[in-house]
Amino acid sequence: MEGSKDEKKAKIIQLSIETIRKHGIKKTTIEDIANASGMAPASIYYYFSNKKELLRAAVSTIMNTVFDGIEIAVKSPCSPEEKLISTWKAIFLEANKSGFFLNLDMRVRSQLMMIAGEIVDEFDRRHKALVRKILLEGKKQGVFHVDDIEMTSTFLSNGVWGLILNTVDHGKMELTEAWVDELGKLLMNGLKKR
Amino acid sequence: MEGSKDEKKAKIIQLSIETIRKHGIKKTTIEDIANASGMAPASIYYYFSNKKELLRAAVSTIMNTVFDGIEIAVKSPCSPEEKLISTWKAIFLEANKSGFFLNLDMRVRSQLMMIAGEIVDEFDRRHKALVRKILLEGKKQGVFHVDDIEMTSTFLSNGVWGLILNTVDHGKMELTEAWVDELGKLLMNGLKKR
Amino acid sequence: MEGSKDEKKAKIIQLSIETIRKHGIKKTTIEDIANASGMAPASIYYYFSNKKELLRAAVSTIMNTVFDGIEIAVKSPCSPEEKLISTWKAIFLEANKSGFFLNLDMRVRSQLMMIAGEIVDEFDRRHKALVRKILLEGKKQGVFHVDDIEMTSTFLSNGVWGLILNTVDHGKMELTEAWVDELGKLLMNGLKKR
Amino acid sequence: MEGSKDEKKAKIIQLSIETIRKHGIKKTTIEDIANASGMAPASIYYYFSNKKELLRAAVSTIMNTVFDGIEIAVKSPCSPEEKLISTWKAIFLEANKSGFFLNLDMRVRSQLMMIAGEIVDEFDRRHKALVRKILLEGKKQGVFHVDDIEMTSTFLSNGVWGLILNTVDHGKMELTEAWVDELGKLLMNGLKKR
DNA sequence: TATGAATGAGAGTTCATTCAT
DNA sequence: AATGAATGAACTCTCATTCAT
Repeated sequence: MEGSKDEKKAKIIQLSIETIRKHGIKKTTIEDIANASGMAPASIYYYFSNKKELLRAAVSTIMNTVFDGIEIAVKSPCSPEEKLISTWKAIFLEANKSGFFLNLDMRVRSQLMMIAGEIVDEFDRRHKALVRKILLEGKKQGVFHVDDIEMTSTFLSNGVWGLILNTVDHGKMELTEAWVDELGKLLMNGLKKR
Repeated sequence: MEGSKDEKKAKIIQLSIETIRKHGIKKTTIEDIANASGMAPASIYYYFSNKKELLRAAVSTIMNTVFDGIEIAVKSPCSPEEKLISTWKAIFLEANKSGFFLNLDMRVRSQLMMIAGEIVDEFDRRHKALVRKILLEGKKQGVFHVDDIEMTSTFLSNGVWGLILNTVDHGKMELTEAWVDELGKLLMNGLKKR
Repeated sequence: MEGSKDEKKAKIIQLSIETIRKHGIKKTTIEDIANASGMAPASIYYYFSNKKELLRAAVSTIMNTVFDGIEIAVKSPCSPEEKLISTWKAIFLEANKSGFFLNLDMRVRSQLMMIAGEIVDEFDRRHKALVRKILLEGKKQGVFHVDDIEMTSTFLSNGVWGLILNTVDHGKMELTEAWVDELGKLLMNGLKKR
Repeated sequence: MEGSKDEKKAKIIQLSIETIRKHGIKKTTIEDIANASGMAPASIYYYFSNKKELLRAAVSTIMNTVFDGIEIAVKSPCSPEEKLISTWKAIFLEANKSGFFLNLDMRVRSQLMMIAGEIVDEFDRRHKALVRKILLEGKKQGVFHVDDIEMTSTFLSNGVWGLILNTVDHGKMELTEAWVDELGKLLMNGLKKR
């Protein structure tokens, strides 16, 4: 009753993410997650065979949710410039919408990488591929001036990801759309032909 | 004879950093550090009163070394543009020189923040202050176009730090001066007046 | 089935006290207690969050058991003299009955005070209050000659406690009711009007 | 220079005792004692082959000092009653004079017993022998009424020792000569013929 | 004589994990 | 499907003790 096994798993994953966001991965124990789920620690093992598997599931969920948002944003019919900015906005807007990820700062992200490096890497690869596609599109249209496509797409996917998170991380700047717009302007200027 | 206590401490710090770089902070035990130092675990406590103190000393050492390099670079007589790029170069060049810090990626940096947040924050504060000064100088000279000094200096200090580390972190890009030059060009374009 | 958690806790407490009696507090390790309980050291932490808590629980148990015995003895309808002696008898008779406390000598008591001073102090305060009440009763009835109620009740509660334990402590004297009677006679003579 | 080895040993012993009085035996480390002596921990081992030997030397010193005081007091020409009270007074007066032992409460004494039980026992045996002698003297003179010499001398030596220390221990009563006089009166009454 | 430096042997504690029920 | 209870392995830290100098 009260939901299938998969639904329960999803619930545990979500609660895990919330717990991790609050206390960081290192300090999040199976007991913490169990408490949040209103279960006994041992019960978690009915759904996940060990802690690593649970955490990997959590990371995967986060990344997929975020990436879905990005893809939707990019598919809309607009200029390469707008698409690029959408990429960055989507990261946070989707995150907000899903309830995940907001405040999932550099710190947590880094910890997750140790547990689920391939998942994060896979996300980055897909993200970068999208950005590369946009850059090429902009170059073909003559709006972007790009020497080294490879390097630039790395900057604008993984790099900007780092830039945003590290800035937000320091808590000195409220995360707003306006903020992302400013960042976009700065980088767009750099990309645009003169 | 073989060196004073302080020299030994410095050696342990350096070996700690190397060990941390290899295995991450959480998995770096006093025993690991002791092994790397060719000592018994208990002996580490002769030099540092506990693990936290050792790690904080490590962070402090890293940050000071890096900042010293940055300050020297910035003091040289050159244009604001060059100074800004020097800032970023110095982070890595100095790091290389000192043997610390190369590959001290986002992952480790983030973990360290949990242990020595104030030290990292202090570093960021000083770094940002330097960048702000350079930006103002460039604005006065009419070479930079900056709307929001506060936001932009945050981008260009903490943010670029995140950008660089997160890019390097992924190990898909060799860290070279050429690389930093490219990054500089991109951002400079964004800052310059048209 | 085999008993509730609280019963198991009580069992561990009792075994701890026995272990402490044999080896002293300093030398009683969690491992010793675990061994006595037929458990792994880590399992003790399922019942008590740390060693101090376990020891405090032990002290509390001892003191409550003893005090209950004293109170019952004192409530019986008899002369102040008899009540006073009952006080001292109860300490040991109750202790014997409960299985705790026999041979819980000065040595252990003192060590416990460092860990659970307030508990022991609270016991002494209550004990002294009882004695003071008996002394006043005896004075009113004209059987006791007491100049300084405060000092005398201190002697006859905490002091006699020390006297008894320190004598027993030396192991040169078997603890018997006859022994307590003798002690009572000596002190009664001192108190009585001539 | 600056004193023979034995003088230095005596100095270390004295400083040890002071350190123990302040922090208790359990928490007094060789390092603490070394610090108090202005030496390195390793240097202590030039004078004492291990910690236990040092502590035993300390206990021995304390006990001898105290006992010397008692013997002198008892040798003075006076009544058995006065001698008995002198016994108790001497414990503290001598202790005051020597700088040792004041505040060397039940707690510390008990700890010491674990390390140097025979020394304390030897002290108690001699103390008790003295008391027994005084009791016999008083009985012969017809001033004391004693049924069981053995039991009574145990009470009045070890027991009163416990009584005094345990009362003082609680810190609720200032240790004064008047205090010891009161105690004496109470017990004397109990001993005296009616 | 004195000590800086090192260490082994343990202590308390945490936590992912197991298993009978 | 759930869990109370138990545990091994690992970790940080303490301290008496040693030894080359």
